[in-house]
Amino acid sequence: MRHVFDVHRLVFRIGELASMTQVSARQLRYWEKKQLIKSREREGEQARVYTFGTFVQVSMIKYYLDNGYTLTAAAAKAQERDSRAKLLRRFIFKGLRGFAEMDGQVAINMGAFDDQQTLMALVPEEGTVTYRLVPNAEARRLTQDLPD
DNA sequence: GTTCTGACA
DNA sequence: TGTCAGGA
Repeated sequence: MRHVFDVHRLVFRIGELASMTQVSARQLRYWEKKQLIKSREREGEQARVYTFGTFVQVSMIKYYLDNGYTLTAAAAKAQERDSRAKLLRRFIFKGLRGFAEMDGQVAINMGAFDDQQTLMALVPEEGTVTYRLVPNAEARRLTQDLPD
């Protein structure tokens, strides 16, 4: 059933994307010419192919457009939001992968604090979460990656 | 049937 | 941005 959740398999043609997002095919082509979005060409085809990521991007631009932003501003807003989402995703991903045990408690490796130290979050079964800075080498030693 | 580029009564 | 032409 994993294949059902593989977003890489979710690709669309311009007509599909247009009806999904309420953005006209004319607009999609125009936005692409203005470098606001991208489409990848299908081998041997001349028809555009859009990824799921582009669907999300177009949806965000459409949203800001409907809320009064100009096309350029809407695209900038969407890009900004996408950047923050990627940061958050990276943070969560690293957090989920970096479990460790410290003082008998579960700790989450929250990534490098600076050049030498790593921020660890100690999460007790109950009560307040506390934080501790440990040398990078120790953090690496304590942290065990979870299987994919 | 769908998509593509270019053009504008 | 819509829409139509003329091809693919």
